[in-house]
Amino acid sequence: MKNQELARLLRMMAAYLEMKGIPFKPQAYEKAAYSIEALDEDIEEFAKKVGKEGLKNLPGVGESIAEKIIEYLKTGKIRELEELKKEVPVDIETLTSIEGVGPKTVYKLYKALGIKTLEDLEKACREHKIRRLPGFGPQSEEKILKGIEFFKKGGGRFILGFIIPVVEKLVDYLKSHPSAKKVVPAGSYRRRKETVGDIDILAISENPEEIMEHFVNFPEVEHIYAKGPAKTMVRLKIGLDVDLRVVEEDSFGAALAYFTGSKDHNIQMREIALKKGWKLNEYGLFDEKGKKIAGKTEEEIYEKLGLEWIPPELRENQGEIQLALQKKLPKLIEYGSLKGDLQVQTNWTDGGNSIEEMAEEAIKIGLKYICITDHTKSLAVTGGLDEDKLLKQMEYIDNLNKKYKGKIRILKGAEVNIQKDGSLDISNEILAKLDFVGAAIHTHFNLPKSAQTERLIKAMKNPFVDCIFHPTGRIINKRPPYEIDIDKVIEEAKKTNTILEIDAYPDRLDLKDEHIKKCVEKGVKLVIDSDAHSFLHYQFLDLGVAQARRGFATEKDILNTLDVDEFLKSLPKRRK
DNA sequence: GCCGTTTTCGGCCCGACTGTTTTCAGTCG
Repeated sequence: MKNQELARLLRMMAAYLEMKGIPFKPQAYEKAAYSIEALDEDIEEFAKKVGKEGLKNLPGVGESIAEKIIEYLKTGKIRELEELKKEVPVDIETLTSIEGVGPKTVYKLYKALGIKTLEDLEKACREHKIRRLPGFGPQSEEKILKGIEFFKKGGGRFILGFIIPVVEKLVDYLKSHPSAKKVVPAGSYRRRKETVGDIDILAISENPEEIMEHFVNFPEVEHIYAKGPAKTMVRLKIGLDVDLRVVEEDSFGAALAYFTGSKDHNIQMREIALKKGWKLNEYGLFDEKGKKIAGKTEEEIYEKLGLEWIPPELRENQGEIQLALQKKLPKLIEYGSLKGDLQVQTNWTDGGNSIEEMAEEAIKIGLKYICITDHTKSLAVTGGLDEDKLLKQMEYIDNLNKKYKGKIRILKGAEVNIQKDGSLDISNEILAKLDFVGAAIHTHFNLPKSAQTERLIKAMKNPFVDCIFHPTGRIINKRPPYEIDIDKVIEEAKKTNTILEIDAYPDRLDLKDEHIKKCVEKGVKLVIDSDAHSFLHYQFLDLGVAQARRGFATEKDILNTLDVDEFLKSLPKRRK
């Protein structure tokens, strides 16, 4: 699957064009990269199927980029990018992923100091060479160093949502081998952790050698670390390491449990076995005489140990074992159980698709309602809507609802900007006319903790704010959350009847699982949204469900599992 | 380079913040 790689190249194109100060084009490339990344089909097959003209239907892809896509699929390269790279041979991708470092800075540093890589950059900072350059100072140096540190900490782990397509493709590929009896990915991937370090796949096969041979011939494999009949380790082209283990059918469940982890969860499980005088390992559960009493399935192991089977998403030793012993595990929200999506951006602001396109795709995937939540005016980059435009959009949506009656309901909403002092950039009079109001922080990320917390609380106290969108503001591997007292925020959400969002976009997943758990315990209501900026992004909803499951959430905790009328009636703050 | 509830050509890319400056360039959303 070349989607990710192609998106990377297009982003590099954008960065180089930005570096040169060329206007408009960078955004165009970014947009195209965005939609290719979110495409749930292999771009290669997709291109073959629809041709160049069909490619142009992807949001952000026009004549020129369609040609470049085809060029890349044919040759593995984009000539124009190669030329740009020759001109300024820097690791633009890594360097610009440091917060505060953009293409222009990269260029300046390259010209002045010959900085090409992250190592060069770090060294130059430590040798205080950067502060001497015009336009830079001691603080910029420090900021860059901090950025590098943050980058390194997160580096090496992959964002789950972005690698799912590759892993699924690999699993399908392995399953297609005639000797494959079972193929299941384990590890943090199976637990649906927000980031994964590597992928462990378990298989049952009558012919381990053959399936291992098949595995290393997977087209995305770049390097083979080790190849044997029981365990083979490779690196994929996207940099992800994958281990495949072939295990005996009779101990598959034990191996699956063992390799799914987490480590802490496994230790607890082994202790329970130990107390009974038994032994648990990756081959099975054994009694005092060393006789195997379970191992074929996970279910029988849990059962023999006196526990309910624990869904993988919960296996973090966060209280799930005690609950399973008492047979009191919550019935987690199911995948595919969302009926609506409450954060959807459109081309009225920074989304890639029209309201109609978003609605039609939502119908296709079985959603019963979506809420249009374009940005509001103070977020100027996105062309945020002011009161007038918002009113116009409401009218427009009212008309659309006539057209789509019986198929889908489009709710009128907004992603209102919370200003520095906690006030909103849209008047209450207008907010009152919307079906659903989400408020979010997009500026002033570095207020002191108390001020930031107060700012959010003030927004929650607004009687027309139904929900706080992406409450902590983090971007995984890129930006830490802004400083807030999350416990206080959750408490205040309960007090003010404000819903908190689980933003399902892969690099947001905000709230985090641990926050969700706190909300569930306190009875704070939640919604799961895709934060779609393209109709392709609805696919991320299940990622939000996974996150909710990791937070012990049940269907009743998540309001958009309700039908639209029930949902609107249930809005905790609504005054009707 | 893309796109069309104003347009097939002319808009789009604005505003706040930061760190550096003393008027501004770069970054971010």
